[in-house]
Amino acid sequence: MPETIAYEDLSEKVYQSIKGMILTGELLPGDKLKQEDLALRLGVSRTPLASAFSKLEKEMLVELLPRRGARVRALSKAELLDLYDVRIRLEPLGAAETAKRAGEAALAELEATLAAYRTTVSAKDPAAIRLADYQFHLVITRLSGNEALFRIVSSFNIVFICNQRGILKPPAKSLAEHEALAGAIRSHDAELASRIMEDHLLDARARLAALIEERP
Amino acid sequence: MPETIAYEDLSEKVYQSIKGMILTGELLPGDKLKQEDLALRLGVSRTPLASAFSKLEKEMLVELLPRRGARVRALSKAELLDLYDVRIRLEPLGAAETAKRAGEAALAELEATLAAYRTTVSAKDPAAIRLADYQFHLVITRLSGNEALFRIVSSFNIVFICNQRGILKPPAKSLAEHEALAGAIRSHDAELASRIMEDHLLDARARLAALIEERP
DNA sequence: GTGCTAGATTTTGTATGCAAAATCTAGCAC
DNA sequence: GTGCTAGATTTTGCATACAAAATCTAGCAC
Repeated sequence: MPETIAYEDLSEKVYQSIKGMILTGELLPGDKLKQEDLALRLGVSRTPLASAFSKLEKEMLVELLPRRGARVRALSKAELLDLYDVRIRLEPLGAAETAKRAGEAALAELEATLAAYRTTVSAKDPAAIRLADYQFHLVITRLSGNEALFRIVSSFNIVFICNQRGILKPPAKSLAEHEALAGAIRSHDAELASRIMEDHLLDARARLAALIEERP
Repeated sequence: MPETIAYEDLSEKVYQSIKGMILTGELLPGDKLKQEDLALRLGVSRTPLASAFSKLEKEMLVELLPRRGARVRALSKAELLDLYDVRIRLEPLGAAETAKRAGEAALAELEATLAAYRTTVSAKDPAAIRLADYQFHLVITRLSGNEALFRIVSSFNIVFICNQRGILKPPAKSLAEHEALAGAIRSHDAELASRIMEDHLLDARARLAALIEERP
């Protein structure tokens, strides 16, 4: 038997690269993804790009127009709010499950992620805060042990996409909520963890809705 | 400008074909998906298969082992229950939104889908019932107007996958619940529609859990 | 200047070819 | 019989090639 080492496809690497470019803003909504250019830039042929584009399309990051090419998908305000509605349903489930089952290792990981978030907040670096927030939410979802839930939440980049349009909440408030959430998980209070997560997200959604109201 | 007609990729057709084979049971969990065989069978080359496999992997329908090929994914009992937990969170949201916004056309479509379900139940054809149930749930989710929600629910085949392991509920009971749900939507009672959907799914999940208990 | 058309250019989608990896098979030792 | 090894066979992943579609460009009419 060959090594069971996780060999990585070129299409997977390409997918990761393009995803990174979109998430960091190097590629902006509406940008055309030319196969030849990207292939050259990433040092591969056009073949693995097809699979990468398919994956990104499933994640709503890219729009595929047959025979017309691929472009970075732009999410409307309404779509962002819809994504928040989904997030509000799914992440509290993750928080509750994590609170129920988190062991020593899980709590340590949660603590480390929270500490990283604290650091970025005191450093006042918006991009870093956004990334750390993304990771905190994703860690809680992953620690739930519900693989389908984690795949959905991370695949659809729900957390990151929802945060794309600027910071919507004062970091101090967000940090306090994260601290309370981590506390609820530490004391294995699933009900409380779920409620804190829900309130945390409902508040964020309301702020986004208000923002849209004032400049639609 | 060329026609804006929705041209379909070969990779999209191939994806649909393979998905159909999996959903109908023509391809069973664990089956190896050999590129050469499938390509020959579908009358295409191996190139569009790569993209199709990537899409199916994102939907948790196939497992991709780099350099080792693709196989139809087998979902464990625990994963099925996890999927139900996700479903229980998402579909009530769809039901509530649909109840809020459904107009004449939407209600007519819902009615038609429900009528089709009624027919299959009286015909006592399990496969047809399963398909009609799948469509009823999907229609409600789609009519919510939340595209992200619909994409997630349909992409992950949540409804169909959850039903793969036999019929879990007496059709008469399920039909009664569907009727009540349609009624709540017709009277635009979002709260009631959400609750009925949740109960409907909680009951199904409990039956699945019990089934797993007795033969794990 | 605008609007249209035809040809050239670019870009995409797919089939094919090839090298590397995985799997199968046969032979041998025990 | 089992377990191991080496070579043959199959299968995968990627680059390349090519045809068809889309886009760009130049010329011309007005």
